[in-house]
Amino acid sequence: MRVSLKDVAAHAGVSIKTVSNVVNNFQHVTPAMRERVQRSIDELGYRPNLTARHLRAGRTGIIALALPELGNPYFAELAAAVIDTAAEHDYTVLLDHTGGRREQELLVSQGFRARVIDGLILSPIELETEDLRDRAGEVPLVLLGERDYDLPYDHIAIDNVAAARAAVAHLVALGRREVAFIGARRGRNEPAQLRVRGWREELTAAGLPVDEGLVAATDGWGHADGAEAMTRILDAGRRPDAVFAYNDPMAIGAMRVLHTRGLRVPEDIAVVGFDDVVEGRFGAVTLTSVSPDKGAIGRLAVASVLARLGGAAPEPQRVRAPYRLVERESTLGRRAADRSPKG
Amino acid sequence: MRVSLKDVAAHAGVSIKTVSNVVNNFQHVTPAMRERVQRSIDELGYRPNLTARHLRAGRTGIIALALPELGNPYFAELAAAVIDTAAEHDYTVLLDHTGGRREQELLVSQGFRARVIDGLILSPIELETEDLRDRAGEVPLVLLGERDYDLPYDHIAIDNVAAARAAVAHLVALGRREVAFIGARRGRNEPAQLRVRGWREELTAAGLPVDEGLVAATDGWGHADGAEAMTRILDAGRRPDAVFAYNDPMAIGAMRVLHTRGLRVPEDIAVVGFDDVVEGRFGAVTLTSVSPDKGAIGRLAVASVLARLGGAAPEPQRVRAPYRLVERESTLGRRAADRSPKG
DNA sequence: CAACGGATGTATAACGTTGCAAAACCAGCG
DNA sequence: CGCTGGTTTTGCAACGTTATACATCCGTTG
Repeated sequence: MRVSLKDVAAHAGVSIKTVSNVVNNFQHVTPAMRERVQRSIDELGYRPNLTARHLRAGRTGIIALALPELGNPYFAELAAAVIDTAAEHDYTVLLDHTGGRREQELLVSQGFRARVIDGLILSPIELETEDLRDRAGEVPLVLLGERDYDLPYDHIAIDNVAAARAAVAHLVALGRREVAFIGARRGRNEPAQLRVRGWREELTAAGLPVDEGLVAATDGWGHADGAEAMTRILDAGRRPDAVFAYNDPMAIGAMRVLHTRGLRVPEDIAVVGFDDVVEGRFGAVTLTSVSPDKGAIGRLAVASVLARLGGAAPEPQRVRAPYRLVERESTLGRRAADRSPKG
Repeated sequence: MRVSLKDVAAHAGVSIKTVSNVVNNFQHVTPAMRERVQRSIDELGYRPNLTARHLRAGRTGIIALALPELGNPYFAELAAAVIDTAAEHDYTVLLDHTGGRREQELLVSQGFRARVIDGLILSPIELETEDLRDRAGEVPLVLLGERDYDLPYDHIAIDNVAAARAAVAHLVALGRREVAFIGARRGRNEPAQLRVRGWREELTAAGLPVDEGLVAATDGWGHADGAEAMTRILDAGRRPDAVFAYNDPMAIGAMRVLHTRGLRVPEDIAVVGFDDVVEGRFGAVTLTSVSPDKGAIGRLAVASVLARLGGAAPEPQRVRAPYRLVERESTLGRRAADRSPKG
């Protein structure tokens, strides 16, 4: 059985509270007493019971981070940033994995899965506005990612429309005229459309036709989905001279297909991805990508949760995280301006 | 303030225990009473306080999974398997991130970081045997991965020596004679050497010289480390005809360097990785890799922790998880036998 | 030397839940 | 109508911790 304050107190011949005082480094404990109690603590191997402490104090020191895919290195890198930042504030992160399924996201947002937490950072895919409306009595929530909700929660994301426009503008500046978009979400009324919108807006601004036949919807966001979408476009007889993918894995999947079809990147088709995952820097053709500042997003998310932890309720805000466009071999050619937003 | 059993009891005009009985679906509650209490529960929006429940029950329903790198998709995929299996048993997984640093691993193994857990699954990198010897009063521990300890804990891993031998044997069967090893761990007395040992044993068995100059040590296990190691080998004037890398990211990093140096894979140099991450299937040259059954490992790990949860202490065991060698373009050539172990 | 007051240690009551044992209730039966 | 035996409901204690209020100690001071 585990050692409790009571055991230590009995062993040291003092009251429970005195042991507690030593454990918590309270003032008004004589050095002699402190040492005596500490000796018992060490001897018995006492360790505080967090559950009990939480019951008393009303907090656990755990915040949950719910992500759609751990397999996507973007989320893995983001998670690492969140975990490290939280650790600096003596918080532990409980990572949850929704698979981007609405049911799972719902469970998480309502606290049914991760049940012993002080706050929640959620990156939703499928969740609708009304799903989040009624979470009375729940812990503070911070939202991440492309989905846009009209709800009183902090939301941390880069400006997806602007970032997508920067990517397309870069392709246009290279002289590309037919830019495909890979990775529109299939089967949603209001899918994660900000990047498609950016694509559309920038093409329009450049005076180029917006060809919806060059938008390929997919079910998922992995390599295979990108490959499948690229295959579909090519098999439809289309030969765009550039591809903008929803994320890097999809871009890499698309490049694989282009390679097997004998199309050269960037000579025949330029490719831009999104997220700047490390994998994109080590292919045979390195990948140009929109690079959100994952460290900043992680730090902002943790700060945001912590800010409303003590019952404090600051005004909800949309935070725009920094990003930049990193140019690599997949769009090599005439130099285009690097579009960086203000930090 | 949150609604407690007491509030519901007062509202419904019954005792606290009766409300508890309704909440827990106990028998011996009349339908009328059940409905009346349920009405109060709904009206007040009562939700059980898990912390209190845990304090009472002595368990939290959380198991921790501590991994060295979330950014490596191998671990991400493994984590997904663990999370899903745990969820089936009504357990939540708290993911921890050690970065492969001894200090962090020590904290985790001694329960200082994730302190509200019922059990721990740990994939250690730096931890030594003696570090794990004294964890009296700690929660059940299951070890994963290549490190081998002589300790009374369950250990779940594939047979790393045999798997490495299979990889090297495959290269030898292709007629390769100079097989480099990339990713021996730098700066450790007894590093994760099982794969190096397999490499050594198989070369010896094949009657080939074991050239330690073809073993490249690295600090980490990422793309960049693989690239750096490959560069080092080439810059030393060596021209092996095959490379066996500690894991897939390193193999891919190495292939990038080979590509930039104008060396063709597999014609000039064949490459085999380890872990079979999805990324390896979508490069310009797809990657042959040792493919551990991540789903099985995850399931075995969870089962192992759960088995010793109730205080039960089954005999500690080494569990060999299944794996196979998946051949792809990076070793295309003369066909070699597929070495699969018994499942 | 009695009274005072700051420093130090202690007893008790929570936090919200559930297991246990006992109490209250309700037929049915002699 | 009281007793029996079963069902339903209740009261209390306990899980391990900390906040609060109180008790004790001891050196100073008038």
